[in-house]
Amino acid sequence: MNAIFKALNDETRRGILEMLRRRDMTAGEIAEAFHISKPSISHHLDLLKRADLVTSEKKGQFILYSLNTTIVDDILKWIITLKK
Amino acid sequence: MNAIFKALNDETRRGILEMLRRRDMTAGEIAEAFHISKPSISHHLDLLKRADLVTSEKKGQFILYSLNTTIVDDILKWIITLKK
DNA sequence: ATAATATTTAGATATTTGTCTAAATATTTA
DNA sequence: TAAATATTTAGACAAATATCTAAATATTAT
Repeated sequence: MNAIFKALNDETRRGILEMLRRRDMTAGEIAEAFHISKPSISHHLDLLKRADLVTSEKKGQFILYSLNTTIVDDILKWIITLKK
Repeated sequence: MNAIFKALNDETRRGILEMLRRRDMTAGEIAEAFHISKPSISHHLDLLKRADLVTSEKKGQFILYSLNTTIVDDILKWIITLKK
């Protein structure tokens, strides 16, 4: 849970998740959407991956990132416990 | 949304929310549950309050803290958009 | 009024974090 | 094989954060 909330505690990373919700994207495509250097985006993607919020798959010279909805369910579960 | 995820990005603060889910508690009672100084707990409570995740009410010389479930709903909504 | 209790505010410090540039790695194309 | 493209790794640095102790504020009890 720690890695998940750490990953969510950043506007850029939440933006990345919202984009990946629509379609899988390469690291480069994601970087273009933000006014931040590619190494910084790479770092954000690394944090999201460590939290298991995204997965990555090598496609030739590109790396395709996807949202991992399984983990999203785990967050939902935790939040819902607060309501019970 | 920023203040909310910032507030949730800490084990101690999440623990506080889980306790307040069961019953309202004074700052002192909350502090006793953690091996952290009272000023530190006070700081955590302040962050939770800024995120509107808890409310506080003065009861004599005590301050009673409560969970604000309205905001919990807002988090839920954001998480759920990731699944759509 | 004074002392005791509950909590916060102030100020300091070590750690974590987000960002950058430069360099390294991996893949594709000419 | 050499050049171009995509991405990450490494190293540096400023800003944010969690924690502490000491002091301040507010309330209750003697």
